[in-house]
Amino acid sequence: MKLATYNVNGVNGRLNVLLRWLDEAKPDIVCLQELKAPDEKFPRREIERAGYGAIWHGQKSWNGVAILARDRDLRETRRGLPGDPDDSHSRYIEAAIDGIIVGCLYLPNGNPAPGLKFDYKLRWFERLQSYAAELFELDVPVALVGDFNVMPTDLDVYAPERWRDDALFRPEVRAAYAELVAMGWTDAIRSLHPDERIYTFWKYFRNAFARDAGLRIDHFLLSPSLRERLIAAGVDKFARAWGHTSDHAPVWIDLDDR
DNA sequence: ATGTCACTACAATAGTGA
Repeated sequence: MKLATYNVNGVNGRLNVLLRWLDEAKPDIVCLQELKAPDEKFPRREIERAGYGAIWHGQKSWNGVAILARDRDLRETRRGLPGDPDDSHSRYIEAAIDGIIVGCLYLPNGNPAPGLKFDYKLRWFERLQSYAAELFELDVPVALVGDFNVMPTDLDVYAPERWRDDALFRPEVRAAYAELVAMGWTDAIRSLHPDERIYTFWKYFRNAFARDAGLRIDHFLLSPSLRERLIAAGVDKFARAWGHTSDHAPVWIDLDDR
């Protein structure tokens, strides 16, 4: 079973890119981030025509997350991360699919740092840690998937020194990610490719993709029982090379069918 | 500091978030 994540950077503006990638990559489950569309403008018909059922949590202009599934029941188990009833951003949606809990998340960017946005990012990360601990206790297969907006280590940044003060790489944020992983989660991509430079995002600026000046910020965290089923992982860089494409590439893992 | 996108609105350019 192929589980993928894709920050589409506008689900309507990039609809052709998304549909082309679905057709070529044929993932079974997809977590989408940055829909940048309210619920009523989610392109449900086009996605259904491509063979996918979907749940989504949209918002005007910014954020927005969705989960797609092909030939599988998709039962929504949560929308919105617990811990702050005043949080109005659409950044978390979760479903039970094929006996797996899939949590699709879009962690705040947090720039500029320091500042209110960075504080919000750290608070959001704390809430994610608390909720992830709850999920972990359930002892069921769980995948926390999406755009975490954090590069875990120097190996995940083309030029670490230039990113030290950025909200995606500051020590507090890397520490929060490390604490989360240390609860017992497995960073799927890194576990299969411990020494490889793997990027999932390249800025639009300065020809970053052609120079491979990238960042690894889209991640899969697997609970212990899912980790055992992990077969392969990769980045669909070919989709980042297309015209009018997202600044992220789709990322995927292959899980043994049970 | 720069660069490039998408989306939005007291809309045909300027803001904003990334």
